Amino acid sequence: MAQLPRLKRRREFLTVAGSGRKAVAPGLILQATGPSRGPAPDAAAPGLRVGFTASRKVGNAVARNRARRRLRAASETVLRAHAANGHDYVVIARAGTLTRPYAELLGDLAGALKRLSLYRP
RNA sequence: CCAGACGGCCAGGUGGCCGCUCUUCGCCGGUCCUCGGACCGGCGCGGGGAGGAAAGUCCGGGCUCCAAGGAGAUGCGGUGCCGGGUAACACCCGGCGGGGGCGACCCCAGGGACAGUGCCACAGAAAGCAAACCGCCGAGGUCCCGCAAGGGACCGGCAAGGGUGAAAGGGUGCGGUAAGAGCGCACCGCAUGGCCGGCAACGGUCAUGGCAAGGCAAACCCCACCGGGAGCAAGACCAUGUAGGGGCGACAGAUCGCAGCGGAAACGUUGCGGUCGGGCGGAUCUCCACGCCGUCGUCCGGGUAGGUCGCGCGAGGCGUCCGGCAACGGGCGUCCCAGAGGAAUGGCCAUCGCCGCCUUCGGGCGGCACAGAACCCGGCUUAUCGGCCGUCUGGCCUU
Repeated sequence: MAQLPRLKRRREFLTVAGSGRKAVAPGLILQATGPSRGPAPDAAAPGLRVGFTASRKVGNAVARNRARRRLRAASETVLRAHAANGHDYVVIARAGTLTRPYAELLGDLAGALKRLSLYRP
């Protein structure tokens, strides 16, 4: 099974951030596009897409890379299984992303989905 | 054994589950097709996949474009003991000189101050030409006192001692002197000349001089040598889109030939062609060579950042032999060893190792540096837990 499709353009990240749906957890921040966003831009592939952000607040380049990799690994398991289709997601790293135990990081992501009412059991 | 100096190396190990990226080969599907294949996508087996600094972007190159090549001058920037290494360097190696350490060793922006200009703050009497604040002297001259010995004042002599300073016109010692002074002498330093050693920087030695010549060139400067600019968002191709622009201003010369027209002719005018010019093009100028052509200046308008290549066989790694004190060079053998593009090189678990804390001595908890390739090499600089190996120095103990 191929990797989840990724957001790649700065414009796409800004669209997700501008839709205003956000959930904060100790290990991460989750943003998602709204449900009433009209028809999907690519109707042939209406699945979910995901992007990752690690700002300089997380640390130097090594720390940012490691945070992004942990979030990517967590998203592959949680979002693939439980995230609602037809939305774009952006996962933002925080200072706690590096020190949070991995099991709790998975829980943070699942809890954030539930709070945005995008959890798919 | 302790303390230390120098050089080299490693950068936590192993196993399991799940992934990413590039790729040899095989299979499947699609497109093109000169039916041999090429390209695209998917799957499978196998292989590769961050660093010693990948960092800072401080030097030196390769490569690419700028049409861009030569000579000279000017300007700007850089380098600066000598010899060697190298593609090259501001790097490296070996020397020299100076300084530090008992020593192994370490450090040094190390050309020129009689080519010129300039500066030397504060303090101090005086800062580059000599000068005399506190002082020292009373030999010489004049005067005074005294019978005399002698004493005193002034003219004056001195720069040893004190004091200021980063620096005060060699240092130490002896002689000398009224006190002093290279005034004389010895040693050291310095300068000049000769000889010897060395490729050289430089060193040694002898003679002479008798101290004059201060420092700053990371002040301008002088001398020698080196250097065109911009950078992989370089640049090339494909696709798509837009445009092969528009406005305003200035200038479009001279001469010759031919032809047409006007003219009696001189000549005027139009066209074509030639020559000389003109303008633009490197940091500037001159000359040569070359390219472009209505030129120059200014303002306005419009569009794009998708894909492929560049993009890794290289001043390459490892081993070995030879030359060299060494940096390094040469021969032979062997290996192919990251190539992303919101950006792969990982996520999680277990266990071992090391460190710290706690402990009921079973163990438990936490941590494991600095740090992430982006066109590629050679250096420099900076950051860095811990450990290993080798050579050497100074001590202590034992024999």
